[in-house]
Amino acid sequence: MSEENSFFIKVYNVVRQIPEGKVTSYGAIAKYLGSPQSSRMVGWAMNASHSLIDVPAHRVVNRKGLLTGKHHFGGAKIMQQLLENEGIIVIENQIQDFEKHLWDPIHYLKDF
DNA sequence: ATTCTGACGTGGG
DNA sequence: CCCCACGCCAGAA
Repeated sequence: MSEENSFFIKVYNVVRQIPEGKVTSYGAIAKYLGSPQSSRMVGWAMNASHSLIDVPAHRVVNRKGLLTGKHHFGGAKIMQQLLENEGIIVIENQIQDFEKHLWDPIHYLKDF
């Protein structure tokens, strides 16, 4: 299995499509990739995406809109700052109007 | 080889 | 709405 076809690479390619000011969830990505029960693997993939500067990992949160991965950004406030830079309001790790900012790949990337 | 641990999600109570 | 138990599966110890 080549690197290009690995699950991790597929995750990165989806994350790269998330527009500025939008967010999605680990589960939504897993479901879109055909493995609805592998949401934890999406989180694992993001953990390994640290060196990939073109993968906006801060736009991926859990299903409630909580910034569960903020501790992996070097600083506890980095993830929130990146999101607020894009116009997203975060209070106590919770994205406000989460559904309004939600970008579900299964809906926007049908042919991807 | 075996066990444990998650940047998760779902279902039941 | 909250809390808990379980399924998931790649890596690390």
